[in-house]
Amino acid sequence: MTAAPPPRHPHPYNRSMSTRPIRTNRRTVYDELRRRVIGLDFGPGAPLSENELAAELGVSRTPVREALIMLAQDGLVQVFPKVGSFVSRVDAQRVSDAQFLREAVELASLDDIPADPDPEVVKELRENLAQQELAADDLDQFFVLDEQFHHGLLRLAHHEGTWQSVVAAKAHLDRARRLGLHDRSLHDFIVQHTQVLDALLTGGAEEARPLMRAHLRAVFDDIERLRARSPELFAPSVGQPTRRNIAVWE
Amino acid sequence: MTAAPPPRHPHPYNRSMSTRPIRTNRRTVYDELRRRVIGLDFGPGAPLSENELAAELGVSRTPVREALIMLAQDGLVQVFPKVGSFVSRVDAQRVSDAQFLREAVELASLDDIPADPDPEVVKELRENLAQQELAADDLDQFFVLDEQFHHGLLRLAHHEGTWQSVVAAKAHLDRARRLGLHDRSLHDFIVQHTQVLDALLTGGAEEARPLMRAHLRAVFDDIERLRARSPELFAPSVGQPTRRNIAVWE
DNA sequence: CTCCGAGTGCTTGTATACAATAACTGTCTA
DNA sequence: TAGACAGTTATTGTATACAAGCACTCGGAG
Repeated sequence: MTAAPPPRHPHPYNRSMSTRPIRTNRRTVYDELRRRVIGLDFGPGAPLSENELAAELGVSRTPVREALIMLAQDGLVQVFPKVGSFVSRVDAQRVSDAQFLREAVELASLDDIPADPDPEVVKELRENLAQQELAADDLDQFFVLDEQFHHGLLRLAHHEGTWQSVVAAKAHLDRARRLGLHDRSLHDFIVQHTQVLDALLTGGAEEARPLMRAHLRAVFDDIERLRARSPELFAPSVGQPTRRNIAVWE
Repeated sequence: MTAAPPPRHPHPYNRSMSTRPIRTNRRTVYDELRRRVIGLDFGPGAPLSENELAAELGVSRTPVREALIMLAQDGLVQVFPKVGSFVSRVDAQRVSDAQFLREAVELASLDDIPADPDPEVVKELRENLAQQELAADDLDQFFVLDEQFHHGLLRLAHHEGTWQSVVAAKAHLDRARRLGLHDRSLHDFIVQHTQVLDALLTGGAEEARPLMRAHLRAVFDDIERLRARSPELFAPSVGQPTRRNIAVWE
């Protein structure tokens, strides 16, 4: 085996307490593209040209390219070398796996929520639910509040670090949901959220777990129903890509 | 709300069945750097210079830089704009979260393993365990086999898609383990692996779950014991970085 | 009509030049 | 001595030029 030397480096992190949340163009482009992919502004399978995006966003290829690499790691974009980049298909297996991971993590986290949860976070969750009622017609805003709600539950369990994985999985679920959620009422989901929180605060994890499971399953069932109705939206992402047609108009 | 148009793109993916697993320099550099970070060739907090790495690996800054961006998304590297890139600290909270996610996913997956599991995968798992016995002294090889083993269990549950998240979490756990595993015997872990598989095949998920939980907890306990003994290795990654010293010799 | 092959224009991959900035070093000033 | 301040240098961020490769187009051979 390699010696695996235990190196020690003096002080890579230390003084200068000021937080500097520098916003690079790469980050801005990443956030924007991610929003468009999840919001279906860029549909599954849509071709993404680094040059076009760079021109549209007013930057060079470099930050666009780097943002695409990050999105590819999220599984939201597929890059085919020397061929092209495409928005990932909504793959049924991937959606199923995302659901599985989310369910496993969120249900397990309920067990780690202390009996005396952080009142500050609880207050935020209550306010969040109130806002959900007000935003029951706005799909975009609902998804924002939905993320904050589930994120808050993980914070209660002191497992905020897993949120990154959960939100990555949730991205695939949300994209699938949007494919068929145009006219559906969000009221049921909001009621489920309220039930979960109430059960958690009064009866603890034991009471909340079945309700949370039912809620997550309801989301998944929605997707499964859509898949049964419109299977073409869930085309498997097996095949190889082809370049987009070169032919121009004139 | 935005119209959220459901765009349809003709055929971004279709013909040409030949699989082309093109290996780019970016991918090669990513794999190599990831190996070095997890293998502690690059210790926690070590500075990573894009120029130095490019020179050493014989490529330009571009693939190195893109590989660092990918590693940053994995949480193994932290990039401070205009300051420098550093190997992430082994943060106790992050290790704990990784353990939590891994445990939640792997335990939940046991429930989804069919009573009649894929004999091909089972055969691979058996052979894997035999190899583990032979490699009980080679830490590097053990980690490879360990990954294959846990990956195989997820494949049995038909949740291979979650492996990416699990292996990302496992990376942080393994890095912490290596900090204090130099002389420890791996035999216990191999025995636990065998017990889990045997229990799964004879008694199903019910029998396997407590053994799997005990195994994962044993890994985590190892890390916690190390943290109690050498807390300086787990310095929190709060603070800001400083540039590495410019001073040259002459 | 069919097939084949060169040409062409797009794509991403890589290399490189330059810009912006952070932090250290030394000097100057009080 | 202490502190301010400008200079220096290394760092990453960004832009751009070029390389490599794929897929379509189109013309010609049979």
